Amino acid sequence: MGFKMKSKPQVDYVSTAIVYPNSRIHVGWAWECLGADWLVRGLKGLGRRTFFSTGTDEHSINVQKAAQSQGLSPKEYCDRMAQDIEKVLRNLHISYDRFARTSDLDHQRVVEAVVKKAYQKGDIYQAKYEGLYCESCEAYYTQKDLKEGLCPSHGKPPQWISEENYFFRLSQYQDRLLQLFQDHPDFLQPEFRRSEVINFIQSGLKDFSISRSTFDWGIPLPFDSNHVVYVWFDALVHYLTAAGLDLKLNASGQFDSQVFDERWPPHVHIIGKDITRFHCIYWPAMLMALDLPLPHRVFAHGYITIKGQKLSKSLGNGITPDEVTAVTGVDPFRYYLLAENQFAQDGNFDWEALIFKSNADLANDWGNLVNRSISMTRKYFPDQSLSWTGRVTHSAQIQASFEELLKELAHTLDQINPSAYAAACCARSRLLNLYIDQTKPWVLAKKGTPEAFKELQEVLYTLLEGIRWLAVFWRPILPVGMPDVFRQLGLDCPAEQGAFQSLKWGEISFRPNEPKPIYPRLEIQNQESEVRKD
RNA sequence: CGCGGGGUGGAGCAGUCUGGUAGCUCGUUGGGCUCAUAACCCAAAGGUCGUAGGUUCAAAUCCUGCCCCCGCAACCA
Repeated sequence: MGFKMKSKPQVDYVSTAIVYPNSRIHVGWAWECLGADWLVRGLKGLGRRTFFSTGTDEHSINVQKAAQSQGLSPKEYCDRMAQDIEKVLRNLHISYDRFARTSDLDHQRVVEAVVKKAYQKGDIYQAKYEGLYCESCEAYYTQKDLKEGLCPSHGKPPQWISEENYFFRLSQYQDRLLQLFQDHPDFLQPEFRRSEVINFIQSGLKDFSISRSTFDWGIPLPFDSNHVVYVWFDALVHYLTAAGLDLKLNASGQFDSQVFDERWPPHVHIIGKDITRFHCIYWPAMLMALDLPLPHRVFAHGYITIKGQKLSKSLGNGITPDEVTAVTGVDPFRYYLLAENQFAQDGNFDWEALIFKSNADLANDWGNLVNRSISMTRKYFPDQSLSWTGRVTHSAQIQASFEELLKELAHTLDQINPSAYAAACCARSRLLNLYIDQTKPWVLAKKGTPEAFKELQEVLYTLLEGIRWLAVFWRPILPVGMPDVFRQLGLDCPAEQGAFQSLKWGEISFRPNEPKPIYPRLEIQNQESEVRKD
């Protein structure tokens, strides 16, 4: 015994990390949210019920300071920031179900309950914490961290201070954590990060501090109101809140206590690689302490860099998603980040690459395919709707390729590999373009014989049916443009739930509407390549 | 000896775990087509897979040394 790994719950819970609301959100966090959004929409397509949470981590000293500097209370300040962040997410069509804020009331109740439980169990204890502290960094250093006795980032002498803190007995969980990684090798993905974490565990785990008494913007400890809960038992615990643990705790009959059980444990936590340690060591240990099942997976994605440099406030290259989508539109931005970059590794943001990629794959291959196919259908079949009439050409290969595509996509969703997903779809755009060239519908139309007419009908039907399937598959990445494709095809946009699996080749007739380019070609403008300075 | 990632035709990447003719997209050059968003299709040029050695019938792939770039180093995706 030691920890629980429950089998799949009924709902696939996917989370992003929650973000500090003390600055505008940048492309890197948008990437994480887009990855999660793609995954959730894809799982829905496969017929899975899903739950998707994101949110803000508000109880930080930096947030308190930022609020002060604007003459606002922390809560007021966070309300404003959270609103802005949600606006950005909505603009990107991130389909989250819960925007969890650590200042939410249900979260406060969950944190109190959880901390109390760990305390009663003896996993939380009080101790004096002493060490060399740099006030500028707000961080403790050990002797070997220091450069010639000075703080490595500020060059100031640190002070020896001691404070009373509450600690979580992480050290007690060392063996069980090692066991976890041994028994469940896919707990952490990508695989290459695993050894990093295992090494760290083996090097010896220290108990960590879970409270602060030096500031008061936070959730008070239920057994010592002089302290507020600090970072981990606040931020990480929000996953429990988002999943609905509060409803379960309040199981007075009025609440649906099933909600939490349906969602927990999570299908996957999607995080940035920098917080791998906390999600793979602290968090499982905390859940073990709370006797709760562990998440099935943690997926640590890479960083987005600009020209090879890390995004950061100090470098002033924290370009925001809104600045990009205002120029390119939402789908090209989503497509570029998800398709051009490897989610598991560091990625790049580059205006020119975005424009090239969007033009090549969305405007030329895919958008133009839709346009030319619909246009031909309207031209050659102006007065009747187009139905499936059987085979003359090699359309069976096309159909087979699309049926194969569904399997490929399911695999990429399982692997959390959005770029492979996009590549598989792209390959089918090209396949259909090639099919047009090989069958030459315009030649068939000129012949005017009954045989040619039948062949033409088959070719065009195959094209529109392929486009319909692709529009369904593209939607997790391109949620803005695909409903428009359905409109142009003369169809209602289907619900996302179960959409992949309910596709049947040849089941419908088409009467397409006037075609209009979905993704116009983007032009490069000089100023855009300049990175905006904050 | 802190930990990890990366180094593959002009650019961006896949392939490395499970050795066996070096692949994709973009770009370049030439050709084809006319339904289409000057879009689409075909062909060609272009790489001694960072480097030195080792294992093997055979190495981008396994082993060893070295060089270069980039992150992280216990609260900034």
